[in-house]
Order: sequence, then structure tokens, then C-alpha cells
Amino acid sequence: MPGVMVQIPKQQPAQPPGTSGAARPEAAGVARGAVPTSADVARLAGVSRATVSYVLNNTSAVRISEPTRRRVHEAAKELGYVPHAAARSLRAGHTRIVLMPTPEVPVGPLYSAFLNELQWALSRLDYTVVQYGSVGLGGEQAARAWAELRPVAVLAPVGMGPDGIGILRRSGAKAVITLGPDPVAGAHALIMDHREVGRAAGDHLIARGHRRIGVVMPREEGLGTFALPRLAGVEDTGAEVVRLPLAYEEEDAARAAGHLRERGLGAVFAYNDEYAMLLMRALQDTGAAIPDDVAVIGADDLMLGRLLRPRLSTVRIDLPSGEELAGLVDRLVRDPAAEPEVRNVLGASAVPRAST
Amino acid sequence: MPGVMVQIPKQQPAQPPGTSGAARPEAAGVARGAVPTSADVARLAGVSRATVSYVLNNTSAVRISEPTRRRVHEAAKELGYVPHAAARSLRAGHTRIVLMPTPEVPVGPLYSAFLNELQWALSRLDYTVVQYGSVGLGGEQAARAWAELRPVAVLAPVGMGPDGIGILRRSGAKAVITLGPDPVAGAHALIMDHREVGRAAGDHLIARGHRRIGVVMPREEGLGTFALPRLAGVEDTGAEVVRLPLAYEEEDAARAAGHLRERGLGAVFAYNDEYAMLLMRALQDTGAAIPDDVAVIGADDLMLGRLLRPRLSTVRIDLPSGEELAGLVDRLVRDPAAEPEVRNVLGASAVPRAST
DNA sequence: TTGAAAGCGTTACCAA
DNA sequence: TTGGTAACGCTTTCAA
Repeated sequence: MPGVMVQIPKQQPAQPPGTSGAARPEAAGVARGAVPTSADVARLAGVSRATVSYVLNNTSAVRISEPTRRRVHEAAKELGYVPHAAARSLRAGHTRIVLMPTPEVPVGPLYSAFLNELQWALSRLDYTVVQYGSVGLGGEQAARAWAELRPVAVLAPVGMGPDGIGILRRSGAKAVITLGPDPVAGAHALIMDHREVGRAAGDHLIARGHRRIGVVMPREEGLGTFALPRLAGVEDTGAEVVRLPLAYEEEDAARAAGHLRERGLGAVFAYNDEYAMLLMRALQDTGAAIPDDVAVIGADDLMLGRLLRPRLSTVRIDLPSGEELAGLVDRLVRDPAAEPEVRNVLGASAVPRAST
Repeated sequence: MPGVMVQIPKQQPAQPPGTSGAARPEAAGVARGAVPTSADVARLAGVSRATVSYVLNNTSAVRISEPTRRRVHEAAKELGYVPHAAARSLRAGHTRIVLMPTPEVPVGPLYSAFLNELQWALSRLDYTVVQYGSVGLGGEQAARAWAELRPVAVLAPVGMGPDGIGILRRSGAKAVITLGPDPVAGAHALIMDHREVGRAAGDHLIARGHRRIGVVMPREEGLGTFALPRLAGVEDTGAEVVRLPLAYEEEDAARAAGHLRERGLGAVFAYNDEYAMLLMRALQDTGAAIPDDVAVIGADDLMLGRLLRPRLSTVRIDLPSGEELAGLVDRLVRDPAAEPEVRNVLGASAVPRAST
């Protein structure tokens, strides 16, 4: 490694004698290129490090004279001093870090917006949000990597098991919260069960008189997390289900549309509005009338559904606001001993429009 | 604060005598509820903390006997020991943290995917990606908050000035990289100038014989970051530009469509494909023929554009891959003294389809 | 009102 | 091959 970062000892505190006689620093000021510390500020202001800390955190337990305060502030400003978060939290024994998993695939505007909102809400509550990609690691190893940051709270990704949860809790996380279809032992759970979405779609189509329902399954990697439960939800309704694998591209949609008509399917739940739009277009290109020949329903209630002709029926998904969830996280952090809480946070309801 | 986290001194190292006679710990094992440290592991394995460190990081400079290694590993496993990142980086003098700004508003699927990809690529290079929301703070204050984390690299948000850059660099950031339309003094710059997008759209429409061009300006807060440069790009082409404020909802689109026809505009650049779809639908509902009465071009080349009838002309935007950019960040981190580099990373080209 | 010093969990140097 | 110990930057008693 090139010798770029020169470490120069800052201040030689009174020490058990007999060791390390490194040369004293250049008396005044900070070495060029080194990051200033509170000791540098103290030296420049002519006070002790303790005083610097008191002033900069304006600790109420201690009164510091106005002139001293000013000197400290000026010194800090002059040096461009910024406290060191790691040192501070090491001393404090805890952090304000909240860990959130990064979805591995583009996950749709709805869920993206949800995560984004949550992130901002947490920031506003003064948490440091760390997006964590587990890359290749399996559940337990990922948990260990996360635990290194000593987060105060973790929003665990689907797939994290009780072992991972345990590791995180033992590393000091005050709240571990899973977002997924099923609760996990030892953690709070925000149940987001996409079967509800499939059920709403299935019930709607059944009410319209359909018995056999095609269900679009995105071929895209990673979407199974949502697609499989949605499929299962349709199956729950008792309808006869036909899977329709579909890649998000026009050619495959044309193929799927042909296939669908051959099989005489009269109704399709298209995974979401975007796949619905794709399939609907392909169906129309084959000359099919919607909804008379084929009824199509999407999900997520995106704007684009309202712009299609016929207007796309869909399933609206109600997610809690980021603000609300951030508040919950905060509450759980403040009461770490609370019993694991399980709460259903995903609501789904059909929005009938012209395509069914 | 409730007395949940009991701090119990771990090991009393040889000390200058005469102070702090706190009771020794319960001889063996870790206090329940406390997070185990390397000292705990050392005690359980019957070795020194140094040895634990050597084994766990398998330092090549030192040979440790196989039995000792095993004892240490077993002790670590038994205690569920996980190293403390803050302590480690405090000691090391640097972190592997890369700071990325969180966009304040939903910013479109294209840019979202780009940021997501970049994030994953950085994770793969073993960086810890921290998404940072600056909340209310202005540029300099935000920079100070970020600097507290001592990131090794920062992807600075638009709006961060040279002062903020300076703060970050002085706090030890080896690379500060701006993503935006203009370079900022002291930082590397990945120029993403959306004027290119407007220019491509404008040129295309001019080539189709239009002289007056309507430009959709989203009313949505925060999109100005992209919308204003795109507008400026159209102005660059010398066309006569008419601004069309438009909220992302059907009613306002109907109003805008009517307004547009009254003013006799024959061509519109609709900010992006989604606004284009919205406006196109509204225009068609007024009975306008596209492209004969009004030509419409979008941007971002989303799938939905190909599904519209007529198929939507658009501007394809070429962004570097996340992998590529992560590699660049890594390179800059390794060579912190490198001269600030300015690189144009946004390519824009019109994709003519049936709507113009 | 201020200062000295301990200690948070690591790692790396130097001795043994 | 292993262990003692200083040091990273900060906060916070305890003493003066």
C-alpha cells in the first residue's frame, strides 16, 4: 500500500513511562493531510479534550464560560473538525444504524416507493439507514456480516431464518423485523402476504363467472418472491389455474397470447399491471376482444392501467405509510423487551374497470 | 432510559494502580445480554486477545498452532462472537463505507435501476453502501453529517458545492464523485447532462419539420432536476418552446391536451415515456390523430412505449453499467491523489417510432 | 469551570 | 509461536 496516510501521534498523554518515545508533533496545528480530531481542537483552543466535548455537544450538566465556548467553536471551525461517528458509538455502546436489505432485482414502482418512503421517514427520526446487499452469502453468514455494524434495528430480508435473527439480536439489535409472507421465530413480523392479491383477483374473476383462470408467471429471475404467492392466492379461490410463463418482452407476449387463445382461456390474472399491459396488447393484436373474449386483470393499480383501452381492472395494494412504519420501528427500538409482534400490513382489493 | 444494557467490565488489564476498583467479572463466560467481545473469546479459549485476532483474521505474518486455532474458533462459535466494525475501523484508520444519496422523490424506473445496480456492484467489491437522506440540512451541514461516517468514497448529490466537497475530502474521503449536469471543483464528475435528452428530442422533431415544440414540465415536486435540463436541451436546438406544466393524473392531462390543441401545437416532447403515455391518451380522447395532428415523443425508452398505438417515439438514454461505475469508484479510491476526472456518462439518442 | 484519565473493541508492534 | 500493550477518537465520571 502506498504511504499516503501518514499517522502522526497527536498528543502524548501522561503515560506509564518506559515505552514508545515517538517524536512530538509540530507543536502547533494539525499535520497536513491528517483528519483533525477533538484533541487538535483542544490544543488550538488551549483547553482540554473534555471541554471540547462539553462545548460541542453542549452538555447541560456542565457550565462552560462563554469565552471558552467561543474559542472552542472557532477552533473547531478553523480546523474543519467533524466528530468521528465510529469512535462516538464505540464509546456510547450503541449506534443509530437501521439496516435495510437491498432488493436484488428491480421490484416494481410500488414497492420501490414504499422502501424509499420508509428510508426517508427513518432518516427523519435521526436513524442512519444502511442499505445492505448480502451478495452471495447465505442467511447465517449474511446475518453475521450485518451484525458487525451493530445496528440498533434490522429490517430482515425474506429468507432470513431464526438462526440469523438470533445472531442479530445477540449482537445488540434492539429490534429485528421481518417483511414477508410468514413470521419468523424471535422477530417482529410485518406480514406482507401476496396471496391476498391473488385471492382478490381470483374472487373478482370468479364473480364474473370464470372458472378457469390463466395466471401469468414472470420468467424474470427474482420475481418469484411475489409471483408464487400471488399464484397460490388464485389457487386458494378454488378456480382451475393455468400457469402462463411470460418474459417481459413483446415476442414472448405474442407467443403467450396465441397459446392462451388456443387453450380457450377466458380470464387472466397477469401478475401485475405492467405484464397485464404487455399481454393485453398482444391479445388485441391477435384480434381478441377484451373483456369479451378474454378478461384481463392486473395488480398494483398503476396509473398506466387507467390509460389503457379498455381500462385495466386491477388489484389495489394498500401498504402502510413509511412514516407509520418508521414510527413502529422507533417504538420497538425503545422497548426492546417487547414480545414479538405480528401484524398484517398488506391489504388487497379488486378495482373493477373495463377489462374484466 | 431503562436499565437494559448492563455494561460489565470484561478484563482488568495491568493498569497504573490507584484507580477504578470495579468488581471482577463472574470469572467465566459473558454476562447474559451483553455482546461478546474478542476478550471474551480469548478468555474462553485461554489465550490472549492478540492471538484471537490473529486466528480470526488468519494473519499470514504469524503462525499459530493448529490446536490453538481450533480452540479459538470453537470459543468464538460458542459465544456467537461477531467483530465490531466500528472498533475495527477506528483502529484501522479508515472504513469501506461508500455514501450514496437517496433520491428524495420516486425518480423513474431507469434511474432507480441504475442506482440499484451500482449499489450491488459496490457491495460485490466489498464496500458498505450507506444510503443517506440529508433530510432538511443544507449542503454544508449535510456534508458534515456525512463526514461523520468517514466514508472512503462519496457519490455526492446534485447541489453539493465545493465547500461540501472540501469538508468531505478533509474528513478523509479518498474519492468524491458528483453525479450531475456540471462538474464541481475538487471532485471527480460523472456528467449526466439531461440537456442531451432534450436536444435529441428537439433535433428529431425539427427534422420532422416542426418549429414550435411543446415541452411537458411535470408539476411533481423534485422532478425539476431532470425536467429543467431536458427543457433547456430543447431550447438549445433553436426551436420555439412552449412549456406545458402537467401533473401526473388524468384530469390535468385532459386540460393540458385541450390547451395544447387550442394553441395549435403540432409537436410535444413529453419529459418521459410515462408522461407521454398520459398525454397521448388525453390527446386521443380529444379526437386528435397522432402523429398527424400532434407528434409526441417521450424519453427513457420504457417497454410501455412499444405497446402504445401508435408506438411511441422516444429518447433512449445510455447509462454506464453499475459494474463499470463501481470499478471506477474503486480505482479512484485506490488512487486518491489523482487529478479530478470529468467524464460524460450519459448518452441520448432518438428512437423514431410511429408517434412522430 | 476545567482537567486528568479510564475505557469502548480492535489490531499491530515488540518481547519473550 | 504466543502474549503484553499502546493506540485509534471519543465521552464521562471524578477531582481539583
